[in-house]
Amino acid sequence: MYTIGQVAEMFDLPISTLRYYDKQGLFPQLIRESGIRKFSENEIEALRVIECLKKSGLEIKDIKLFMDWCAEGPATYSDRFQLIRNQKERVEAEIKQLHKTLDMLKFKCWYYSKAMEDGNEDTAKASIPYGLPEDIRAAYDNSHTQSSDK
Amino acid sequence: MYTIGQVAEMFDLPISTLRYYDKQGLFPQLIRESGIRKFSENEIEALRVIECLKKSGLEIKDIKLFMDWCAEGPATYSDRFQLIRNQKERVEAEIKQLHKTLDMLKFKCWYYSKAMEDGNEDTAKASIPYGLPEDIRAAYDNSHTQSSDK
DNA sequence: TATTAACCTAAAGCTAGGTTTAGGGATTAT
DNA sequence: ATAATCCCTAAACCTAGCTTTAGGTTAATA
Repeated sequence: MYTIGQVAEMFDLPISTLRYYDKQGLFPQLIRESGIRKFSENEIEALRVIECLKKSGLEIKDIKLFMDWCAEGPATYSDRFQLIRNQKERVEAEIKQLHKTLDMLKFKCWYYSKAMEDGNEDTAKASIPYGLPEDIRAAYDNSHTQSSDK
Repeated sequence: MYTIGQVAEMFDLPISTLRYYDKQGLFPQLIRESGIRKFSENEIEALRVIECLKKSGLEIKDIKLFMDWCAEGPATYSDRFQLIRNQKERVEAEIKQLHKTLDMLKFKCWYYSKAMEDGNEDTAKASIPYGLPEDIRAAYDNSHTQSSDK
């Protein structure tokens, strides 16, 4: 059993955040002794799940839903499964999106180092396709090559 | 040259958002004709950059900084380069983080399909290491195996 | 005995990133 | 000429996710 202060330290979270989570219903099984919160292994695991679901982009009110399901027992396994699977897919999509963002940033990185080298953006501007995936390149192709190409 | 409505449609953004961006100073080169905004190729490219930097986690006020640098010419190439490189690193770190989140979700996915199969979490709870990376597993190891192991 | 530390609550406050509202002007279609 | 459709502004409003404030209880220490 841990006090709120101990848990705050374990997870490197402000105490106020833990109280806020509790108020939002994220610890439906939390027990109090004369008003004071007692965090058991159950809440510690809950917090790990909370952090994971938060990173996956789930809102607090939906995390509460999940935690309520956890408190309800085996009848909710399939709800919990589906929620987790949805978040899994969401994260997979997010990773794909971030890879595109990364490609763009890599291109701009190259672009500005070229511009620094040259003292201007002329050559850089002319060399769009460097390492960019098709769909991003497509946007560039028709914005920068109005003269030669069509 | 495009009107705000055309740009909104091109980028699938509400007009109000474009006006908000303008108000925050994200289009320092934007020209108006008798009060009406005229978006040129320059602003279109700016918007592509804005969307990219937003996805990379940059705040509006820092995006404004970048756009101001763009309007200032070659003297700011190295500032721009450094900002982009920082965001690139940030996105790389974010992708790594999301992979960890994904591993956790995959584990929970497996966990709940096992629980559904069994009608309880007993076997699932006992089989922690399934596909989890070391650092996440470590947290589980000492929370679930107090009895057997130490 | 007094003070320090760690807990508690309710409620107000804050930030980012928009969105909505209320009111107005200019151009085009009927 | 009148009605619809764009455009404009300023300012109020909204949401999520906390954080801060103000005031109070309990328990161990000096």
